[in-house]
Amino acid sequence: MISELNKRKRNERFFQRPPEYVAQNLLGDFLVVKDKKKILIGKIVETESYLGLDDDASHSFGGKITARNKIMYHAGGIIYVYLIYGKFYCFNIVVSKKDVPQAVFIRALEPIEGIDVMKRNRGGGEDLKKLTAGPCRWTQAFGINKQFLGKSICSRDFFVARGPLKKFNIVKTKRVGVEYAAKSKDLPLRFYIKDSRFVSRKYY
DNA sequence: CTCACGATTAGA
DNA sequence: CTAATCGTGAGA
Repeated sequence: MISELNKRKRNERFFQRPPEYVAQNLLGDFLVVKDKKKILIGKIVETESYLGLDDDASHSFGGKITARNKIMYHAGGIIYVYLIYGKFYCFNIVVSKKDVPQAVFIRALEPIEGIDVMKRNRGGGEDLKKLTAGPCRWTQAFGINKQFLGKSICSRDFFVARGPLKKFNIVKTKRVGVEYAAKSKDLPLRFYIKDSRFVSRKYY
């Protein structure tokens, strides 16, 4: 299983493309996180793209640079995580070239391997959907925290593998939770696998 | 230094 | 529908 995934590993070049391209092509891919002896695998079923300078829903809107978001100005292929509501971690992959502060937000996964660990990380519960369907649910299940800030997602124990079967339709909708963005809130920058039951919410 | 609030979630 | 919960960002 893991050697097969290694052959399909996404490289930096893939993540240095535009956010709309990366966000859509990540659907159906596998996120792989290995720690000591455990391996966690999830299929990416829902993403959003954040366009940076001209996108008033983006943390880097207008070229803003803060202690929190400065990582977005790096070249694509590393992780931007931030704490929200004092208790959850939001996980983004920085994309595009250096100094172009764009990102892809991973909103939901389908649990594939390491489900026992995911359940433990989330503190029990048998409902698989509640395990990883939601941007801060799956990060909790996978143990994502500040340690992942700036980490390369093209490494030995932390990477994305291209999905072998991509026979699905992609739904495009507006992004979730960005009503504050007067200008960009309704842009179709959210993508999900149409028939996946692990999408955080079907309509919005 | 102060203070309002969030790319959400769980629970009533 | 609302409370939770604290690091972050903007402003004094």
